[in-house]
This record gives sequence, structure tokens and C-alpha cells, in this order.
Amino acid sequence: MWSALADPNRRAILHLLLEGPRPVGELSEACDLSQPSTSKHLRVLREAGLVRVIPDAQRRLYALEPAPMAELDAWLAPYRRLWNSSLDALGRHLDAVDAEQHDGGPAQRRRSDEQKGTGKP
Amino acid sequence: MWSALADPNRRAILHLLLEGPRPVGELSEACDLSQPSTSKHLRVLREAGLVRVIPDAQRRLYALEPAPMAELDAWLAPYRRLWNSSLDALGRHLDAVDAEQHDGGPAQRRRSDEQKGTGKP
DNA sequence: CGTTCATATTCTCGAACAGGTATATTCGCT
DNA sequence: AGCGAATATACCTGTTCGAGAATATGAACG
Repeated sequence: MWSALADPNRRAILHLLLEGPRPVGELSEACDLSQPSTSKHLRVLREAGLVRVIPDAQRRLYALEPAPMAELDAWLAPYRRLWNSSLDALGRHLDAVDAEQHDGGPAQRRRSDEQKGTGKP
Repeated sequence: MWSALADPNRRAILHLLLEGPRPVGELSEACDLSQPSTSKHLRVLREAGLVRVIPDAQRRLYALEPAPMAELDAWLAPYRRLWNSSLDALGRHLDAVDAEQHDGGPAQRRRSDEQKGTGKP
């Protein structure tokens, strides 16, 4: 997933998909990429699980897949404490989530975080 | 910065640095990397602004630089909205969205997605 | 001053990657 | 069925990347 996000064009595609599903041609035009290049980038994004494809006649609509972003957020969480160690609600909330995953504490808010192993033990 | 984060070894280094500044040798040993390789990765991380160096005699302590993580978080912010709404009612809404995108049915999840004219009716 | 430890840099090689062109596939339309 | 639009794949090419070996810098210490 990280290598998929490493490319600026792919991030641009994701940014466009933020506004809703789009066909390849539109992404290609908006990102100023050739159509084959766009298709290849979309393939990488799809194999990384970042987007999913919705077949629509001869078109293929691509849509964001939110799950990997949650994974990214989970990775970022420990670092978030660093850059702003004194957040009002957010930081405490995240700390709570972190603690919850360790001691099984008040698990009432984001219990859907425990989806699959991130491959990063 | 993204390309710096794309490498698993570099992410491992950052993960180690979470526990505090460390000299190169320690990182090298912990990540099972050769010393030159570690130095090269650290150079990339440094040029990406992700770590900073603290010279200490003939040693060089590397420490996390929190700022770029904030940048990452800012980039992630728009997507966070997405997965939050998805996690909210995971299974049912995914099915609903799926159906909606096939028959153009009740667009209940589209709160503020269609803000800009995509030029694609 | 020379030795040794810790780190950085250079070089080279093989693999991976991005972009371009040409071609294949699939669906809708007439 | 055949044509055309939309998308995917294959092939080629120049570039980048990461690992490894050899070497250079630089500081402590005898």
C-alpha cells in the first residue's frame, strides 16, 4: 500500500476519487496522464486495496476504498502523540483507543479498528 | 516524504525511533541491516525531514521529527471522513452503497460528495 | 601521531518502476 | 455482424532504488 501511495499521480487520482466514483477517462484527463498510464496506476491502486472497480457497461468506475486509510491512520497514531502531545479531545481519544487495544478497556467508540492484521507486527 | 515512507526498512527505523533517539549502530542491528544501508536510509529520512541528527562525539543520534507526520495527517484528513462514515454502519451501508451505485437508487450516503460539477452527468 | 570505533560516501549491479506506443478486449449501437 | 468508444494489457526504454563491498571521514584515546 505504501508503495502505491508513494506516487504523486496515484495520490492525485485518490484525491479526485474523493469527490466520488469516476471513470478512467475522466481521471486520465484530470491528471494529465495518458489512458494506459492511468489504467496502470489504477491497477496498482486496486491491487493495494485502495480503490475498487464498479463495472458500468464499457466503462469502469473507480471508487475509494476507505479501509486502507484506516490502516494508515492506525500506523500514524503513535507518531501523532509526538507532534502534538497535548491535544484536547483528539489526542486523548486516540490514547484511549491505544490503551483499549492493550487492556481491553472501555471499548465503545471505534471497535471496528480491529479488522485484519496489518502485516506489521 | 512519501517515497521515504514507502520503504519498509525506513518505516521500521521510524518505529524504533518512536522510543527515543538512537545511534546508527543500534538501528542497524535492530533492523537487521548493514551499517552502510542503514546510513543510506537515514540519509533519505533526513532529507525528507522525517528525522534529525544529534551529533554526540563520534556517534550520531537520530531522532524523530514530528512535523512531517502532521503533514501526513493533514493529507489523510479528507479520507478520514470517508472511513468514519463507513465504519459507522459497516455492513449494511456497504450493501446499500453497492445497490445504490447500480440502480441509482436512494443516495443516502452522499452527504457532501457531489459538491463540484464533475462535468459527467 | 597512529590506532580504533562509529558513521558516511562512492561505486556497481540487478530489480523495480514510470511513461509511451501499439494492440487486445469488451460492450453498446445501428 | 460490424463499427466505435472505453479500458486493459504487452512490449520497450530510460530512470530510479536498494543491497553489498570497498573506502573515506572524524573523533576519542593510547
